[in-house]
Amino acid sequence: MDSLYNPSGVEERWQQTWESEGLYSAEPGSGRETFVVAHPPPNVTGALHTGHALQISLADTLVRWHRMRGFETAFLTGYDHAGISTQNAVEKHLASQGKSRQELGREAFVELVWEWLHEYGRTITDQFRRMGASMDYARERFTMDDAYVRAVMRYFVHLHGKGWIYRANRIINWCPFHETSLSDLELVHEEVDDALTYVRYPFADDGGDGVTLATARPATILGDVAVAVHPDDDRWRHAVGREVVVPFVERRVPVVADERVDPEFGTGALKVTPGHDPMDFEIGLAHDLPELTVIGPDGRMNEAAGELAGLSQEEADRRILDWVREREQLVKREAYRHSVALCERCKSRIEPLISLQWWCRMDELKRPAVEALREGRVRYHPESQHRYAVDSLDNAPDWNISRQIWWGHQLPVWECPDGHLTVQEDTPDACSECGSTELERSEDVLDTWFSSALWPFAILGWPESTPELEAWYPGTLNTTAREIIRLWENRMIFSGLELMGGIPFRDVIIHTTVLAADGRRMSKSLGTGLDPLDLVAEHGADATRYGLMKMASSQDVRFNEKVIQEGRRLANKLWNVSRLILSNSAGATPEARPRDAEERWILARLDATRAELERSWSAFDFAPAANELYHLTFDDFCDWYAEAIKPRFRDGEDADVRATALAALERLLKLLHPVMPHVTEEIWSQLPAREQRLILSPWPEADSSHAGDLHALDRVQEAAALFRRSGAAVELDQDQRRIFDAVVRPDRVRADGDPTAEIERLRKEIARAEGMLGNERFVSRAPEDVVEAEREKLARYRRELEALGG
RNA sequence: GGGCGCAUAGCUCAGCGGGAGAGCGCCCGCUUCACACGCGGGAGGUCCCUGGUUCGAUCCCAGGUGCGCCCACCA
Repeated sequence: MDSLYNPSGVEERWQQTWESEGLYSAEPGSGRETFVVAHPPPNVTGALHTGHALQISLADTLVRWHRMRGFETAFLTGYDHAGISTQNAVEKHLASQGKSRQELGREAFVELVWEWLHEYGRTITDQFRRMGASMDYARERFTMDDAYVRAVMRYFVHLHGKGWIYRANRIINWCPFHETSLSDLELVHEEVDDALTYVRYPFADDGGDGVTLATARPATILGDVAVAVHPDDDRWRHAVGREVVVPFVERRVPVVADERVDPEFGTGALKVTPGHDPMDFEIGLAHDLPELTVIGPDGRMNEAAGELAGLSQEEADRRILDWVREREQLVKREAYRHSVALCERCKSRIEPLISLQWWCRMDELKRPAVEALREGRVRYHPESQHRYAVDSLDNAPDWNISRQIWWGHQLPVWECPDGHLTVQEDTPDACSECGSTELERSEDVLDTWFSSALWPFAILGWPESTPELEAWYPGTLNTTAREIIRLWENRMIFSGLELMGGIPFRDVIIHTTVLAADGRRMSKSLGTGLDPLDLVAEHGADATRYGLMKMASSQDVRFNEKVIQEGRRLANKLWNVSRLILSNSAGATPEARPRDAEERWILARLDATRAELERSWSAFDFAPAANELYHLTFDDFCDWYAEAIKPRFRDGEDADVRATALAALERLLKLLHPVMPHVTEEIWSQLPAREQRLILSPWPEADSSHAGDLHALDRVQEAAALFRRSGAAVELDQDQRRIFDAVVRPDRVRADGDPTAEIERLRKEIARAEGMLGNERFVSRAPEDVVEAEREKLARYRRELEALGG
C-alpha cells in the first residue's frame, strides 16, 4: 500500500466489479423491504453537470446505506427524449452543415435524430457510473422505448376519455424559431433596453385630444381592437364609452374600462391587442372584443397587416412611427428597460399568439394530489419547499400539452376531412364519427413533461402488469432541483394518483442549488459551469461526493473546491490509518475485544456516530453527516485511538488489541462507505477474513454496550489541551497516564509554554461562572441540569488553575 | 410585484437559548518508524442593524438594511 492514496484506477476498478458482479441489480419480489429511487432521467443528449453530480451523491448515499441495511434497493435510471432540447441540438448540427430541418422534411429529420442519438446520445449514464452511482443500469429505460410510448398514448387517451383533455384556441407562447407553442415554464426572462412610445389616438368624433397611450411594440397597433383605462381613473373618465381611431389602419375602436389596467403605468391608458398579448386577450374576452392577429408564426407581419404584410416587426415599427409622426400623433419616445420572454433553448423572443392547441384540464386532476400533499402522504423536504409545492399545484392553470416540433410523442389523434377527431392508442381504421377512412394524424407532439410525468411507473412496465410494477410502486423518494417541482414532481404525483391509484413516492428531496464560486448561477452560456468529471479526475469520485454532500446545506450555496480537497484528505487519512492497522495486525481477525479505556471509547464513538448518521440521513440532512465522518476519522479515530494503541502494537503479543483495532476499522469503513464507497471497499478488500464485499455487508447494529464509555477520555483530553497550551499537568490515574503519554508524547513536546495567558483565561472563566452561580435568579429559574453543568465547569476551571499554580 | 433563502474569523460555511466553531489561508514549532493530502501550537470575530421576550439572546419574536435564487401578463 502506497503512503499516498491515489483514487485513479481504484475507483474505476470497483465500479466495474460491483456492476459486473451484479451487486447493483435489484430483484423484484425478493420479499425484502424495498427502497426505490426512480432517478430523474437526464436528457438523452445531456452531459453530467454539477446538479446531476450532487443529486447522485445524495441519492446514492441513501441507496447504499439502505442496501447495507438489507433493503431490496432499486436505483433506476434512463433517458428523457427531451423534445425541444434534442431537436435543438440536432438542428444546430444541421445548421453547421448549412442545412435546415425544413429541407429534410419531418420523416427524414426524425430519422436523423435517431442516428444522432445512436452516435452522441446515451453517454451520461457512463458518467453516472464514474460518480459511483449504484444504479441498476440493466434496467435503463428511454421515454421513446416502444413500451414507454404505449404508456404515454394510454395516458392521453385515458385523460381524453374523461374529458380532461380538450382542444381550444388560446393565446400561447410561440417560439418563432422552433415554430411551436411553449408552456410558461419553458421560458426565460431577460432585461432588454427598449423604447416606450407614446401615441395619441384621436377621438372618432373629433371632440378633444383623444387618448394618449404608451406601447413598447408599435407594430401591434395594427391589431388594436380597443383602448382600456382603469374604471376609477378620473383622467380618462370622459373617454370611456367613446370611440378612438387606431393610427395607420384608421379603425374606430371603443374605449373600455377594465380593472386590469394599471393606472400608474404610462398615461394610464392601454391599447388592447387580444391577438398578441395575454392580458389583452383576457380583457378582450371580458368585453367581447374581436381577436385580430397581425403577426404570423414566423414572427413577421401577416396578410392582415395589409401593406405591411411580410415585413419584420422592426420595419413595421418604423413605418407606423413615420405615419404617426407625420400626423403629429407621436407624443414622445423614451428609453425603457423591461424584461421580455425568451425561448429557453434558442433565446428567440417569444411571440404571444392565438393558436389552436391541446390542453389538459387541471381542476379535477390536481385535487387528489393537493390532498395527498396537504395530508403529508407525500412530503417535500425542506418544509418550505413543501408549502411552495402545494401552493403551485393548487394554483396550476390548465396545461398546454401540444407542441409543434417534430421530435416527440405524436398525439394519438386522427382527423377526417369533415373535421371529426378520433382519439385512440393505435391507428384507427375509420373515423369514429362518420366512418371516413381518409384519416390524418395530428402533427403535434406532446410536451416532454407529459411523458416524464409517467416515469415512476412507466419504467416499471405500466400499463402492463409486471413483477417490477408490483414490487416497486410506490417508490420511496425522489431528488430534484427547486425549479423542477412544478414541471415534474407535482405532475408525477397527480399522474400516479390518477393511473396507479396511489402516490409515486413518499419523500421528495429538493436539493441545494450549487452556484458558481462567484455566486452567479452555473450556466454554460455564462461560462460559469463546471464539469464534475474534472473534479473526479483530479480528486476522485469519493472526494467529489463528500464535498458536494458537505456543500448541500442551505437553499443556495457557492461552489467551493476546498471542500472537495477536504474529501480527498479524508480518503488519504483513512488509507493511511488502515495501513497502520493492517501492517500491525498480521494473523489477527477482526473482533471487538476491548479491554482499556481508549478501546471502549472508540467503540462508543463509532456507535454514537452511527446513530448520528442515521438521524441526519433519515432527515435528509446531509452536511452534518459529512462533518461527523470527518471529525470521527481525523480526531477520534486517528489522533486519539490510533495514537493511543500504537505503543501497544509495538509492545508485541497483544492479540486483543489487534483484533479490536481491525473491528473498529471495519466499523469505520462501514460508516464511511455510503459517502465514499470506493476507498472503503478497496481497504475492506485487504482486511483478513473477507466473506463479502463491503457494499453488501451489514450496516452496524446499534450497540449501547459502551455508551458509558463515551466520556472515558474526557479527563485525558482536558489534560492534553492544558499541557499543550501551558505545560501544566493535572493528576491522572495510571490508565489515563498511559494514554496521555502515548498521544501527547510529553517526552518529545517542548512543554515550555507560558502559563500566564492560560491563568488569565481561567480566572476570567471562573469569575463568569461564579457570577452566574451567585445570581439567585439564575440558580432558582434556570433548569437544574444547566446549573449543575455550570458548577462542574467551575470545578474544572479551579482544578486546572491549581495545576498551573495560580 | 410575489415566494423562499442567506447575512458568524481573511475565504467557504457549521452551530443555534447558558464557556464563539470547522476546513482552508496566515504565523510559529515539528523529516515523531500510518499519513507533510501529516502532527502540535498561535493570531484573527460589536455572530448585519434597531427594538422586544427571558435570570440569560449569535440563537426566539417584530421591524429595518444588504445579497442571492425562484416565480410573475405592468403595456
